[in-house]
Amino acid sequence: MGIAERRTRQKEEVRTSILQAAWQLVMADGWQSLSIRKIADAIEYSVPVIYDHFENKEAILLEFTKDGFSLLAQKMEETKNLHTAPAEQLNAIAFAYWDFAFSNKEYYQLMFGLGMPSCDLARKVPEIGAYGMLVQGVIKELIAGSSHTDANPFLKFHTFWSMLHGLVSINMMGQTATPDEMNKMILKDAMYGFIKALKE
Amino acid sequence: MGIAERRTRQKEEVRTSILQAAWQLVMADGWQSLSIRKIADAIEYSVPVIYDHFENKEAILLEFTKDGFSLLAQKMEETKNLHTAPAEQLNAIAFAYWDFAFSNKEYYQLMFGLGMPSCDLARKVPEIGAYGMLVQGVIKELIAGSSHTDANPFLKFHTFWSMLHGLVSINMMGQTATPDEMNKMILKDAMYGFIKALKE
DNA sequence: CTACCTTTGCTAACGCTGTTAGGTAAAATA
DNA sequence: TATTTTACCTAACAGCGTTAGCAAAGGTAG
Repeated sequence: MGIAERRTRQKEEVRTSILQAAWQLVMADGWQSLSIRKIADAIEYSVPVIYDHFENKEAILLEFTKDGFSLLAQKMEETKNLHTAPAEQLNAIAFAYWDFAFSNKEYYQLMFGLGMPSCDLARKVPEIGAYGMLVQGVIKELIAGSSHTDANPFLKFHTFWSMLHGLVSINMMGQTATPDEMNKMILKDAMYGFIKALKE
Repeated sequence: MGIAERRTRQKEEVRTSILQAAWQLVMADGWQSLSIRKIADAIEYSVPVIYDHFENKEAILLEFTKDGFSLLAQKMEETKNLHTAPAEQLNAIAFAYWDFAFSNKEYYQLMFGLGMPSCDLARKVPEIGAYGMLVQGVIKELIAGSSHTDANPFLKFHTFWSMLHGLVSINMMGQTATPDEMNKMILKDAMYGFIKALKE
């Protein structure tokens, strides 16, 4: 009585083909333009069939999000095992993280909900410049009064901004994951280290 | 012949009312649920009128993005002027940035294209845990071998992750703004400072 | 072999989205 | 007063996620 088995197997095949087709579409046109109808078209089934395998569109995206984090964890693991000293491991992990993000842009954008970049935001929004110049001014002063006056203020500014934006956006998506007080401590900790390194 | 003046004034009024209505809708239901039809309904005009004032929906959002960056720059300026020492200025700016982001969540999400967090991602995607544990393990080792064994590894991990994610996402949206080599230098710089602070 | 039931998959629709073509009526100009 | 410009609307197009309802096929039982 392998009938039931064959049926579940066939069902699994359709499910897989949905995910494959979806991924192909995402790679081709970005996940913002992914639609249920396009997937249905690609797998040569009608639209409602997809809802027999996934509750809704979000469930399909969630599947890829999970895959993304799995892949990231795997890369991190591999990278760690290439070194022995913790300091080297951590450094290598940082670069591997960077590589992962840009080698798997679609994954990364899905994982962290990065939407509508509309490409060149910087040119369309010159107001960014004002904020950037201001902070860089402060950093320049700080460098001037330190022992290593050769530090690049533009570079330091981007580090500064990245830390801040990273903290904020991870906090915004995580929401209830970590309490607010904890995150203020992280901010404090990060700033203490950054400014100390700049001053001395 | 103030007719032309009155007309441009009236046109300006409609434009303003579009932006006001849009902002009200964004504050009420988030900018993801903002629609041209809802705006038209709110200002008591038909839909095509909106296209006489804005090329498309994105142009309306871009307007708010600009406002957001202006407001941010203003806050930064004010904060800076409250202090004299650069180190204190920079520290205050960091906290003001944080405050800005969470006091103006809608602005911040618009400015940095943070879409669809679907609230509790952490619970829906347990795969995040694997990656987190791995990196925390490395950090723990690093702390154990340092002079300040009282450092909080969870806290340090979040700082680490924030720096990385910030770097990546600002780079992804900026795109052509800064060359890739420069950004790798920023990454290197940030990691050097972070790991040094952990080690010693 | 026939009758029944379950599963599978479809068509067609609902209500929403951004965007635009085309027409009408009012206002300004000659 | 006649003409042209402007303001504004209705209605549609093409797309979206999602679902109700039906037809046909597959498997089961008498």
